[in-house]
Amino acid sequence: MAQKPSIPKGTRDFSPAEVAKRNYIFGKIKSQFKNFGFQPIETPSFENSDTLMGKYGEEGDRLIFKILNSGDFLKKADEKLLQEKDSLKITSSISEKALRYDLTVPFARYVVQHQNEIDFPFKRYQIQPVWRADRPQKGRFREFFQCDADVVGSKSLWQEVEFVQLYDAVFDSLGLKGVTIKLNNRKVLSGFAEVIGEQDKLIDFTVALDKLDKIGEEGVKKEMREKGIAEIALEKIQPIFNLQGDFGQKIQGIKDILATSEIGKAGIAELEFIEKAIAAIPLKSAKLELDVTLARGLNYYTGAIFEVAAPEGVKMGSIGGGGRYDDLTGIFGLKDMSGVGISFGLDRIYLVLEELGLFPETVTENTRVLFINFGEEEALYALKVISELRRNKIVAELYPDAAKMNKQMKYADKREIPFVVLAGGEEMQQEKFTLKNMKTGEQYTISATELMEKIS
RNA sequence: GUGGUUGUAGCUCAGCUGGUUAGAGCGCCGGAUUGUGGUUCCGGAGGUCGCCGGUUCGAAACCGGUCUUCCACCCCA
Repeated sequence: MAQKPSIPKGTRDFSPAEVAKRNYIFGKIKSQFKNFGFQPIETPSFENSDTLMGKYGEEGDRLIFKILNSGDFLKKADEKLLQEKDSLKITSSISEKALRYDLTVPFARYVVQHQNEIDFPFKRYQIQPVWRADRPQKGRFREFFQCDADVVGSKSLWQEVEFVQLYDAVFDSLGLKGVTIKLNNRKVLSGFAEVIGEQDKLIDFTVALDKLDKIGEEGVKKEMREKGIAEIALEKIQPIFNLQGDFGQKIQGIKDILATSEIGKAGIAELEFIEKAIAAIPLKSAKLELDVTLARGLNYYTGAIFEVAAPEGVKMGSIGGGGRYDDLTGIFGLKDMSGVGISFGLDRIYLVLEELGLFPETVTENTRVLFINFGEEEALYALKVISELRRNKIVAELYPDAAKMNKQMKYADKREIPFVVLAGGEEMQQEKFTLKNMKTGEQYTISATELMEKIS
């Protein structure tokens, strides 16, 4: 056998069954997006490098796939950097395009570029693949789909409320009950940093805090100390390690800590607004939870931060995330354009639905009826009815070769086609068809009209 | 990017401290059954053991490199 071909690390092929299941999820998400009034846009797979570089932090730049310039790219490369073999610096002189890393930054670019054609507030959704040069793990790929819904041009907190409802609506329609929508607010995190006098270490502080559920209280404190956060500061924020109870009780717990912080109090007010609205219009099956350790997400979040966790017992990273960013388009020169949005991780949702057996059986059903091929005349006889069936939206097909019956039947069985029609010389004379139900084994010889009724 | 792990038939895997022609189950193909699949029985095909190099009289096994898989870190959907 020749050397088997392969695909790059972290990419996947999808079989017909997998595509059917993925389309099922896409369909549910898309239909809720539309239901909430979002409109679709699409952007190119690759952008100019300077649109993407520097927008995701140092770590992000490393994970962006760069596209080599076409032609003799070494000729135009910086001679000195080439000599020095400085990969980091040479990149910009041999690559000026890169694959998109997420959908949010390209969206910001889109908004700025088309600002005069857009009616604000602009609600858009976008379902496209993104690429990251990450090391693959379970539920982590180098090519994967994001399903984003964002609103730009409104600071209203009702948007946040709607996004919580949107998450709930999507997961409910997928039959995925018991997901937890975790909510936090950047202003609360800033408040913590302010109260302990470590504003300049906000990022280090939040990154460490975010790991609470993973490395525990002591682990977090250890990391904070390593980052130079004072012992007395740790004492001050001690209560956030002991928060318990429901949303309201947790809010009470942080109110005391943030009493002296204006920004912290603003954050609390936002959280309370959202909670109150959701309490008034209950969610169908998701839980809304305050999680002050939630700091995930990109540096540009300024208000609400969302993350969705799979139901308890399912080992999977977050299946969605999002937040408010007051100045995303600022980096492209458009000021005062607040945005808020959420993202669904299609590939991870797929894995969760698969694990819990939540895909409806009908998702993968393809052909409804297969006609056995007995020869030229019989095939023509069959094809006439097949055309009629297709006009009635019944998926029907003829086995292409007059192969042995055994082979044709096996084929139908393997593909789990529920009905088979046998029409040979005898049936042709009577202008009838023998219909076999593959599940029960029953079969009848009936007319074309009856056939249509039986299998529709 | 750092550390670890995995790779043997189409699939899931066995293969002892290195020892002749590398096995199983499932699947595939053919037959029993030329108008009846899913069960059964009989027969058959299919592998330069991920790839490259090294050690050895001898390598699927040991060593190095590389690619791939999964895991932890980093980060994240």
